[in-house]
Amino acid sequence: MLADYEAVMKAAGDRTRARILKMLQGRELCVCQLMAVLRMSSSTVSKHLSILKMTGLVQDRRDGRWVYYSLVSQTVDSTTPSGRNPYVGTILRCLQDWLNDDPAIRADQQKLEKLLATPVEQACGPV
Amino acid sequence: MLADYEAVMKAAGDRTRARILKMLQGRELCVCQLMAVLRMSSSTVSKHLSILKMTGLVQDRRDGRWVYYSLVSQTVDSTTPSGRNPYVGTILRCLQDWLNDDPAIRADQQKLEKLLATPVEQACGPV
DNA sequence: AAATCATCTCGTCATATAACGAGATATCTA
DNA sequence: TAGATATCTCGTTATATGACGAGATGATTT
Repeated sequence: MLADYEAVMKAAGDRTRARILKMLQGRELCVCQLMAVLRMSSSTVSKHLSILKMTGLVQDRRDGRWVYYSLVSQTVDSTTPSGRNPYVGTILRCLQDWLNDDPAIRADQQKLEKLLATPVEQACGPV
Repeated sequence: MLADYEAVMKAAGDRTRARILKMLQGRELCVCQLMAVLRMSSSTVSKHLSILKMTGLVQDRRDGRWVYYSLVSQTVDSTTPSGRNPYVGTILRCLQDWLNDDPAIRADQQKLEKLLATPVEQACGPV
């Protein structure tokens, strides 16, 4: 449906959300970790994540006080939930290859690696 | 680059521009033909086309008083012009498969076929 | 050259979107 | 239970976007 298509393209087409999707490749992250790298307020990051979630690009899971976000699982047969957005899989697969040598994305990855060197309990305060 | 990515996703992610891109599959069309199917003003259609062109998704060619738009040629080696947007090809290829059974897109195709039955000289007035 | 036609550009308006802070909610810790 | 922490929701503000009409531009026809 056009509406599904539009939703995915707009959700993934925003600069900040693209950065989030790239950071989520291969790992799950909590909101505070994303905040630290993006240097944006919790409300802003939360809003972006809710858009990505509503579109079906990411999923979340609560662990104590943290909510972890991850890319939606890419099952080969698209028979996952009943009404999965049919464009999600393709776009996520594209993003795997895309933007890997973009300077901003690279910078995010670097910050992220540093951040991931320490456990969440400590990491979620300073950079 | 993130900017190129964003540009393509936003250009292709708009409902009206998606309709245009789907109509351009396999044929070139002039602005007035698109106007007739979309039922939108010339200024609106022209603006959408200029966005698609700037992004590199479509190209134009003037023939007399008509300007014909077509999807940018999908050369396999992406060595076409120097600075081609690297995301254009993939998205256009995706769109080939996507939206084919969307009701709005189908309706556009039907209107278009009727329109194409008559030459441009006549067709560009009524529906 | 004047009239006509197709398209583009510009300014305007209404709506959508992104960012934020303040406050609500949920969970853990003391 | 009280306090601290992480996240979410809501309202506000600034900017971006889509649609339009009016007028400019470029080409054809008379």
